Amino acid sequence: MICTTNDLSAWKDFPKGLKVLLLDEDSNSAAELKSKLEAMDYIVYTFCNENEALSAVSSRPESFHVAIVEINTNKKNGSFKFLETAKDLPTIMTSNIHCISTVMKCIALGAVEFLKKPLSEEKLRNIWQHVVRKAFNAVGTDLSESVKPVKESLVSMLYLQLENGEPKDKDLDKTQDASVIHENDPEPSTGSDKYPAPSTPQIEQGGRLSANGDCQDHANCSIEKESSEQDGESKSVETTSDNTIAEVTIPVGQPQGPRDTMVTEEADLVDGTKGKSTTYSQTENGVNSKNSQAVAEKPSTVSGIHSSCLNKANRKKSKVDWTPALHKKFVQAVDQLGIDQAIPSRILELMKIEGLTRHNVASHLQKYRMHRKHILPKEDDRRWPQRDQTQRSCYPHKPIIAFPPHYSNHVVPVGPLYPMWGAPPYPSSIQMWGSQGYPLWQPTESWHWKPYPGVHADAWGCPVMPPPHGYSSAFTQVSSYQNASVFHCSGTMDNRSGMPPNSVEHQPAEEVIDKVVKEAINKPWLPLPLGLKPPSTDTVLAELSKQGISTFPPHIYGLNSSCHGTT
DNA sequence: ACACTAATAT
DNA sequence: AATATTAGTG
Repeated sequence: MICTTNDLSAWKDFPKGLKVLLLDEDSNSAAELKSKLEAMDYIVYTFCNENEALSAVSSRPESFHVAIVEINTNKKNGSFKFLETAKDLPTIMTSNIHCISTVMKCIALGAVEFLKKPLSEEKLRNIWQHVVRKAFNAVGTDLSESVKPVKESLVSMLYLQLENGEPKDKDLDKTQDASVIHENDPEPSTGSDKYPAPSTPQIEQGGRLSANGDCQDHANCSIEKESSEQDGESKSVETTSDNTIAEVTIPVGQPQGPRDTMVTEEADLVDGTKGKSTTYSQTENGVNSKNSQAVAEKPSTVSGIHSSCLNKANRKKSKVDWTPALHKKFVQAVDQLGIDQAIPSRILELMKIEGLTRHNVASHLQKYRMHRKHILPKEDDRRWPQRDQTQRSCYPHKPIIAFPPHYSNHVVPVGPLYPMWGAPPYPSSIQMWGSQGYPLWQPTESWHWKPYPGVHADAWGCPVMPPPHGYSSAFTQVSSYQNASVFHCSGTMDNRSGMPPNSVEHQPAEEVIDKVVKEAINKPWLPLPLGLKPPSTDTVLAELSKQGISTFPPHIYGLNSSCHGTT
């Protein structure tokens, strides 16, 4: 039975009542399976040979939503026959045998999934998704536009009713739907029930994003390689921020993982207009990216459906989504290079994001600089010396106060910064600093670009002025230095900017700060320069940890009694 | 060829 | 609003 989205949206306790055709010639195994399925409130019709099953399907197709077919060495052909014949029915194969060629063949013949026995409840529980998928696919191809809202509402239902099916415009027409849905969908798609069976392994890969657990840190970003106007092939990549590249194509059937990927794509519509669809967005643990945040409180369970059902594949042009994680990478790259050397191409290299283009980076850099230029001087516009001329991009920025995106109270020593919070908003930043991830409490929408009201720092500028080697995160301590007479301490101070070396109340040149801070960080055993008070160890450790340094030389701990041993 | 900025387009 | 793109400049 071809389930339509209408059916689904009207389906009360979906997926309860899902009608499952079970074809298994081994009555024991069939019975066992049946009871498991029934435990989930599925309705099971058991058959022990394909002919019976097929005749049932043809005579009363409405009686089955999905089929589970056991395939074994003896009766492969029967199973294949079923597959070939019952193309309208999403069919899941299951078997003890697991040789790739058999799996392949099943998939090629239109099976929606191949599950290895034994079939756990977990494996069985979600078989309904194939029904849903099929319904969606059908929407794209052969249903009228009026279906759109239905689809929406269905989606919303699936999303844990978070989003109410406000009909999103009709301009997303079938063409788009269709194209969005197929492409590298491993499943046979196409509403009209013809399963264009994937015949090659390549085809089978790819639609699912996934992998999980591994990403302890950043989000990934799918990016498309820019290409000439409308056709150039584009490449979609998914990368982890740990400088590792994860392939986008992942074997079928894996569950979604806590990644964070987003791509915005545009699809050409029939009428020539363009429609935009935000592709997928997964969250990394707890860190919500826009979409997922909008989707549900429980992104972990829902986002998968969300993303994979709605839109995958079909890429054309895409925008880079500068997720916090990606941005962080960017910032770190800028850091590492030093502000002076931070030019698009180098940043690009450092970021190691496959598919990211220099243009992307340049664009982002432009924005980044603008941001700094505009935000920073605001609160502290004292004559910021144009730094040395070798570099034209000497945008005025306040080098020293660079806030990590967490607005840690540690970092903000100045003035009445939290008008709305009498006290620092967050108890201790250690925990979140400890993990590379972004804290849950972070207002994801805004952290990125906008500082909290009252906070005069630049959210953008996570670590901004890193020492060329060593860690980039001097900022934590720096802020406490900023009013101190730091500069004279650095023998190598850069005076080209015209900054009086001893000017106590003025900000030092960036290099100076760098040096001093680096010095302080790298040689904690040395006395701090005059006027410096030691940063709290907490801050230091937290920051180091944030930077991925989890082991510290013992002496660090001795530095400051306030160490809580957070590592 | 690249980087930068500003303006503009999507 | 965030990015991309483009144009002009160095």
